[in-house]
Amino acid sequence: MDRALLEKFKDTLHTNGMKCTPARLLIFKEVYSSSEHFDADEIYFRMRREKKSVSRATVYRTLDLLVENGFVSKVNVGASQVHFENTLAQKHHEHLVCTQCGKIIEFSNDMIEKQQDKICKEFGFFPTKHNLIIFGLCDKCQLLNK
Amino acid sequence: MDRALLEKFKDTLHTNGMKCTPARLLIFKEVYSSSEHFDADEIYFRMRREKKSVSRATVYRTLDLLVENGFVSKVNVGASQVHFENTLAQKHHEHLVCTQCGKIIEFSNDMIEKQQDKICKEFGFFPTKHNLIIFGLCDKCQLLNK
DNA sequence: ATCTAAATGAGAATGAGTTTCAATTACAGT
DNA sequence: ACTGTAATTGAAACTCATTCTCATTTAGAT
Repeated sequence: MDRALLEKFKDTLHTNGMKCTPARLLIFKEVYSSSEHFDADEIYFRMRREKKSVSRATVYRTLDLLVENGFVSKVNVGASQVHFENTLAQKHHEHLVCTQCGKIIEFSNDMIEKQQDKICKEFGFFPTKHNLIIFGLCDKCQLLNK
Repeated sequence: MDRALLEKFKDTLHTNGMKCTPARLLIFKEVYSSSEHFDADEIYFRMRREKKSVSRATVYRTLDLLVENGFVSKVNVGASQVHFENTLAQKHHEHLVCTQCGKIIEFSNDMIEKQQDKICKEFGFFPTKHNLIIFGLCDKCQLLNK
């Protein structure tokens, strides 16, 4: 976890008149402690386990704050909870989701991106973000089903 | 609303040992009364208004039944509720969702479909369904924002 | 050190959807 | 047509993820 990044977060808090609280710093560090997807409760319970408890409400509130300021993005993987991932050096990507074992594979494809731009132009639509999920069975689960 | 389709629904009920009840027929007709997207509660309230009340539970249960049997499909448009659309003569399509006014535009694109197949092959992934949403501003909302 | 607006935690509230269960009903077999 | 019974229904309780409320605490400007 990068020192410069933490400073950038502190800056963001400061320039937006928000307080630099222990809870926020702890959540920020937790979020950047791995590059996996996570949901709010995962962060909440991980922090409890590590004796860095903050309330659920604060986890939710801070995640919103991180999303608004571009440190974290929401990822739709078809789950009932909202999933997140930190934006550290991540280039934009889409997901393959195995409906059997839950495995998530990331991919990206320029051709698809270009086609999307083309479509938006056709409809005079100004795109801000997009989301492509392909559901199915990963290699392992296909074998298991035979 | 097509007579043959209703018969097909009745057949499906029959061959699956399910009963052909008034509630199910009313919901089926309601679902096929327009080709718009809808969510469970919309159906529930529309039916109340039309004095064809069925309980919320039955609406949810019947929509599940319709999805399982291919009469209706779930559409993800980034809303907190599950959205549906009937499958009447609809070819597969994706959605542009205006985050300002909620307008939904449907599109389809073969190139994108082909690239997806290619990607799945690369990962040895067997796709069963996919979902592409592009969020942004529709033509009208872009003008309003100026 | 003081003041105050922002942030926090605990728990209540919400919204979408699901489950439970007693009462009703479709329909197969007579 | 009549019966028996398993499927279905409605009402209300419940779940789960998330948001809100509000009294208390605290960061950080002065």
